[in-house]
Amino acid sequence: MDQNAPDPPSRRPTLSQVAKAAGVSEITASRALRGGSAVAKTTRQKVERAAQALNYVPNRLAGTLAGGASRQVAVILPSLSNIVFADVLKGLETRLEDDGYHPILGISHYDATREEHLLRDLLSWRPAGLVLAPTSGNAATRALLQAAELPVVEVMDTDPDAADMAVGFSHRAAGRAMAHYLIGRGYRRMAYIGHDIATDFRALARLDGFKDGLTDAGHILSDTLILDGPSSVPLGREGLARMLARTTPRPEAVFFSNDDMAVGGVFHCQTAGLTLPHDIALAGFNGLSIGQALPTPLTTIASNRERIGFVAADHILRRLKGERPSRITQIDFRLLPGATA
Amino acid sequence: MDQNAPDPPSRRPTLSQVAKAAGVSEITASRALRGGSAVAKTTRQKVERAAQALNYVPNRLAGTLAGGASRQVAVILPSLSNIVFADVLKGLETRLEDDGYHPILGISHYDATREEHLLRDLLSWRPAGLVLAPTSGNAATRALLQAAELPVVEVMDTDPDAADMAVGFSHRAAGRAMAHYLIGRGYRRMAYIGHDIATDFRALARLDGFKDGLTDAGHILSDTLILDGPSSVPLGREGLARMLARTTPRPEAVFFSNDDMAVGGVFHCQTAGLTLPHDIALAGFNGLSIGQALPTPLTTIASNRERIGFVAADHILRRLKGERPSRITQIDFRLLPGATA
DNA sequence: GCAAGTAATGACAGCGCTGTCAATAAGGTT
DNA sequence: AACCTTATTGACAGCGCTGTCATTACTTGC
Repeated sequence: MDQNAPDPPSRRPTLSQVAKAAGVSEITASRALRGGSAVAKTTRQKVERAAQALNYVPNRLAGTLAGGASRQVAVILPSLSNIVFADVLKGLETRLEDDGYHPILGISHYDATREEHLLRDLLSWRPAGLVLAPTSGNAATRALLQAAELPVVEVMDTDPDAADMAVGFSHRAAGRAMAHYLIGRGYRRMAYIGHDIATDFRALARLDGFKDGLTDAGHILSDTLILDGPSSVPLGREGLARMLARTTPRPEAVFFSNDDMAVGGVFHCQTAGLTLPHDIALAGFNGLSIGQALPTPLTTIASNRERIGFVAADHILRRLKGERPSRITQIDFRLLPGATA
Repeated sequence: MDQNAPDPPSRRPTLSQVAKAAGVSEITASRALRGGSAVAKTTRQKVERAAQALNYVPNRLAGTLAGGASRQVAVILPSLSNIVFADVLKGLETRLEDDGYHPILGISHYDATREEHLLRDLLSWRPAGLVLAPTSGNAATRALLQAAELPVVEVMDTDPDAADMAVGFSHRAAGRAMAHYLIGRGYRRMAYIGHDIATDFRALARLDGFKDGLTDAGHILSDTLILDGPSSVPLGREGLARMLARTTPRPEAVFFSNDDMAVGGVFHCQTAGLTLPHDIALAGFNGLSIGQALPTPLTTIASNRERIGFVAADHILRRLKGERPSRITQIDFRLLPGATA
């Protein structure tokens, strides 16, 4: 260590320095800068001026440790490659920011082990709440959540076994709704094309619901193709190409695991000279703007991701104010009849 | 529990409790659980068992306050509606997580005031570093950055005036590259269609570069249409429709502010029966997979967003280890000649 | 003028953890 | 046996802030 370093390398000004500069005690400075409680107007101004002059930035680590509430909310999402979770995050951030809260982010990559690790890690920051789109029914994660003693919202689904609160919709019901719609349109020989389903259990729930819906009407899924890797437009395009190449007669309608995949399917049809929905009908899931801007707007189900995030954040915040928002909150999906099915 | 115990309602176990349970001092427990320094193997195991039994979760607020480094990195992005920034965030998170760091997120919505406010707010958490995609040359923000005394990376651009480090590419050069490419392909009467440019100054820089490129070759931009609101596929579609409706003869080539907008343009052409690139040529920016999966792959410029985020995080981390990564880091863009121009 | 009440301010302790330095135990050397 | 290392552990202080309760200043009523 350098002996004669007189200047502690310009540490950040502390509240105590602000107080000294303003000629008041530390605690008075604290009250002047924070809460509205019992500080004379002139005192407050003195303190504020001092803080400004020193370019004081409060240290919330200390503040939170000393007793305040954290104002950080842990957020764990499975992915950011898909705009879907970015939308959720956007909704979350928007609501949190209103109240001066911030998300601390973790991405689980659809991996339960990673999710659990993230959870521990994020919890160590003592966040005021936790929002997560669970990756699976991981028991260890569940236990941690139960023990965590903080408001928790599980988003994107409405699992009745949610540890605390849930905001989303039933993917099973969504899949079923699409089946009913397509049946109502007269399609019979129906197929499904999906992405790596082992990890995305919500997509799997939609598939199950879709099958249920077909079964309700006495039909069955004529073909299923699951491709490796995360969903994407190219993957959907490849999927439809492969399915049509291997199966005769071709299915009358294809339900894709989501809009990205379905748009890929539409592109394949454009390339292959297939007319939608005459030659083949396609449907997606999510209601992304890209699908709606197609020359033939995509038949799909609109999920209100941003709202899910917003409401989830709102639930956390309300819980922190002592209110008791409902345990399970449905954010309705809506079938968008397009021109592709 | 004992009746008149001072036991507060099940507080989280602290290190001190773990230490007591393990029969060692607090500091020894700390060392056993954290760093590798000088703890006997048996002691470590005792402590680990005690921690496990109590379900101990460390409190990093206390740890950081007491002297550790924060392991949180503040991240400020202008938007999450566009996949572009979600990609950057993904790259950031991926690299940070490797070292046990987490992003605290703020979204500026392209608003300089909000950006400054966020900056103060996030700084109050005493993050170990800061990554931001600046919204403008806000002076107050700049001053805060200069004074912040922590590693700062400005991403998405290579501003030579960056407060500390910058990781990205020159949007001006990208725009110019596209101009040169289109000129080389023989197009002369060229137009530009963009989204709300007042806020997105990087898109503006691309436009400027595009103009420069035209000027280099003795040409000028024949038409410019700027639409209100954030970029999107529908907006691009609307933009091209409006431009073609109002201008005769139609431009030979149109450069869009980004791929979302350009894909909208492609969709308009499909609807209007215009053949690409024979009737009109279109080009975008970003190299999104959606554009590449089109029946006519979009001519565009690939920007490596995820890598930008990754490298930015890496720079922060390396700085924290005492290394000195280069001030300005170019992440090359690459022109993707598609079938639309 | 004095008791009683309210407003404003401060002293003190402590949140949970880690850095520093000292103390002790264990092992090796001559 | 006296001395020196090295390995392991602990005591203490304090990071920057806020909750609690005590103190002081200032009004007001009679």
